[in-house]
Amino acid sequence: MDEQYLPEKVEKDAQAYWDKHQTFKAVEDPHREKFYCLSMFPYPSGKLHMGHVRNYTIGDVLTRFMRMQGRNVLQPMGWDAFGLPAENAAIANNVPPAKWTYDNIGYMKQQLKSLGFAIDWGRELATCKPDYYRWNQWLFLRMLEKGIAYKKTGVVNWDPVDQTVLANEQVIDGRGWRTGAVVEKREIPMYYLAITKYAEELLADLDKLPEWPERVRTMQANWIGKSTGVRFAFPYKLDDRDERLWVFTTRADTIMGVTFCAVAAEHPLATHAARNNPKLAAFIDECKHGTVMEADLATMEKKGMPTGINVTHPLTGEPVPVWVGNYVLMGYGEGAVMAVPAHDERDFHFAKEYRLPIKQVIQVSSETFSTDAWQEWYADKTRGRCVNSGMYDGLDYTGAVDAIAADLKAKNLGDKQVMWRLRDWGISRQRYWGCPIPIIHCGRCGDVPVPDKDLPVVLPEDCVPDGSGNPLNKRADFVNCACPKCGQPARRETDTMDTFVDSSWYYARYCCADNGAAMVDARVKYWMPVDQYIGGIEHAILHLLYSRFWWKVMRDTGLVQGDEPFARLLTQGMVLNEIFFRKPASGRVVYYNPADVEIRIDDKGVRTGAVLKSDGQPVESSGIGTMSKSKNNGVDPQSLIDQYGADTARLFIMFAAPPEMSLEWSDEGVAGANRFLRRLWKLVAEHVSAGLPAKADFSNLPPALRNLRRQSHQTLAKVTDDIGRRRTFNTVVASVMELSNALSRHGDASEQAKAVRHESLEFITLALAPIVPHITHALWMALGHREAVVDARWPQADPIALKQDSLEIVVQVNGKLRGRVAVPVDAKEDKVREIALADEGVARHVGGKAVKKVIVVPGKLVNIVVAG
RNA sequence: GCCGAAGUGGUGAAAUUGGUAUACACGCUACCUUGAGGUGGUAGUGGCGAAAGCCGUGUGGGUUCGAGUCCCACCUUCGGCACCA
Repeated sequence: MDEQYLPEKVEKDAQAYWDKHQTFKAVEDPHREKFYCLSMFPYPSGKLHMGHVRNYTIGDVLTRFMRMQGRNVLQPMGWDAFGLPAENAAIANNVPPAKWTYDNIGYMKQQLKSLGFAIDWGRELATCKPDYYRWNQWLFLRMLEKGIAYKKTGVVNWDPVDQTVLANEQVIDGRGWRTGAVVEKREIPMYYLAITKYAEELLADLDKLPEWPERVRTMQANWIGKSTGVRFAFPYKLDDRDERLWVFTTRADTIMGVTFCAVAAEHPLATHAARNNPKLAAFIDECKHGTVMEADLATMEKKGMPTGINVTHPLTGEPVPVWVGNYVLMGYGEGAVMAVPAHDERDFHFAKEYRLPIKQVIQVSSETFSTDAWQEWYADKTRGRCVNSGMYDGLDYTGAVDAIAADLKAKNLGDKQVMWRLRDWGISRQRYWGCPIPIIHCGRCGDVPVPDKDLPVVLPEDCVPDGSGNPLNKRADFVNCACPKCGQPARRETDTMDTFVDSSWYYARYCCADNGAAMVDARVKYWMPVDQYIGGIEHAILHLLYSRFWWKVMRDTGLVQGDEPFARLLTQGMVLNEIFFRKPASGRVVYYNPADVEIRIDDKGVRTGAVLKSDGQPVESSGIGTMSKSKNNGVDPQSLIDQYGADTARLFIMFAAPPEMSLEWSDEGVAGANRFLRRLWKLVAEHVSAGLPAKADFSNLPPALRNLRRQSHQTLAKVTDDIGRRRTFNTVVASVMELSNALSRHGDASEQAKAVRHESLEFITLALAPIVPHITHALWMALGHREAVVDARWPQADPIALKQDSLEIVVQVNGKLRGRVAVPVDAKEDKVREIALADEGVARHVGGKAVKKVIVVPGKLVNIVVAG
């Protein structure tokens, strides 16, 4: 064994061993319990970032741990390879997205290998390859047959200068990122997937996911947003025709307080009213400015304009004016709302702004209503009763909703209805670098699905986008085709699919990535569901919801079994770093990488300032943020691996924070992690050089060695629980460090001590094996083993070693810590109380006062409550 | 705006079921060691106080023998909001 820890050599050796023995090749074996550990696959953006390293290290630790527990593990890897950044790179560098993507994959794959992840590379896939995305197309066609996929218009961001559709990300402060033109909303035809047909099941099945974080289930439930309300109509006449303005409300109890209605700018009623009203037409036009982003719509100034059209209140028969409101969404509900200013905060402010009447119809006793200012209770449906509502006066929320719904139903003007916040999934993208939608447009036959035998519709890989629309439109060889039905010349659809489609089923494809004849096969039944899925919290809603939906569609198509694809979910936190900048008197803010900044501290270690290393002048800090190019605060994992090795990188990331929390970067922390590995190496090297112990006999240990051995086994028990159940890897590292510190302090050179130390070092090596697999590979061999640590079994703590004779109990007086006493492990409550009260320090604090109560918590503490 | 989290020493954090607040690590201080280049080691390190002791987990209330943990209100920061992935 080398005296010094040489990470480069150690890591090369271990990786060569795994390669040679094909250690991570996963083979289906019905006789063994499987463990499918999946990390979210990376987008091949160029090089790995720290978030990737964190994600895949967490997955790797669990994979290796489960492997040592005897499970048949699968940890695959692939590439989420379609997407916008490839097109941006194409525009910037004039390279085809395909070449850029494949180059990045090559580089990042080599980086992943250098980190020593236990990946079965035989199952690698890339979503931009036809053998993958043909099955997107194939299942899309099945969805068309089932009526789950359908076509309708949708609203997109439109750049009027580039004449192109913009992603939300490409809109900056309401303007196109390249042209600076004010973005407009535009309606275009698109394909949708009817995820709302699965809304009920997607909501209910959250209960089948007890191993998902509570917050993710809550967010999904709120996103799906089931609400029961009343859908009803305001009748009106239009050119002597009888029409109805339909609305939906969850507050039908306030229907008698309706003083106006508001419709979206795109609503047919608005369009009709604008025909002879230039001012209204101009307003509707103005509403088209801006983006389709929900956050923008929710925070913008609420504006409106009357249409001049009145509708009739369905219960009172009174005329109700209709307004156009820029805050009403055409895509949600009916594109029209009833407005009750007295009991809806947004309506209240709108009515004040435009001097519309406010009519109170709910009263909470003991409160006073005033139109001067909004008060919380106006919208409180739990405490209010109806007033000024005729026959509904005195009813509470449910009573009023029931009565009003019944009356509307009797008039054939409405009824109760379940409403979802969830909207159908628009998958059409007017972009090149994605999976082609398999449709052919024929002048005679309309939209014709591409027959299965013609799949895949292959995307040409040599296009170079220039930012002005989809280059596929200019590719005659792609666009021009024959109609599959009538054989006449036709046009191929050039829209591609949302990349969320690609990532909605890749987990299933890993099970059978080599199958060229079918989307999935029997191997999926063995591996699925994923036992542990790991990825960023930012995917808590969209990706996970789409995947759950897609899986259910596959199930209903007879392709797979089971209701949910991911049994257990771990959402990792973000990786953060400090942000340094200078703001010159004129010009733009300049950001400096933390590696180029020196922190100044005083002699207590408290920070006094920061200067740039190159010029010694101060820089400002704007706190901590996620690592990003724009803030120039990224740390390149490669430099870390080059400097310290993969194990140090892995150890620091696992140690710095629990996986679900955000992780703050620290160069000193990395150095500390490396220091620990060097100390551990030295500890083992010294132990080994003294000669390995003979067969261990632990039956007659002196107390000091018994205590040390107990600590070893306690550590093992804790570490097993921390990885296996709690998934808190930071505390795993901490307790192993504690044990290693205890070993260093023990100078005993006896044969017995050697044996205890040997056992402890084996535990430490095994416990760390999932986290730092390379160094432990070397240490395990040095400790005298023939088999590799990766194939070793996870040990079990020995109950005899764990046994203790006495316990330390904390004694409190009035809740304050006043003493510690030792009690026998089997002492009864009375005995514990007696020992506690007899303690000298405790007696001093009781000070002869009357003892009112004594609380004994077995094995923990005694609290003596005294008077005064 | 809406939905979901987080906030504990100088710093990252620990405290698992309401029961010893600050484990482990970083930083800092002192001393020792080594011929300076990611040295190694020993001791100390929440605040105030001479001490006894008191105070202390974002802020303000509350429940409890006992609250970092539970309840109410608020502040700040972060994630998501349907075309970034």
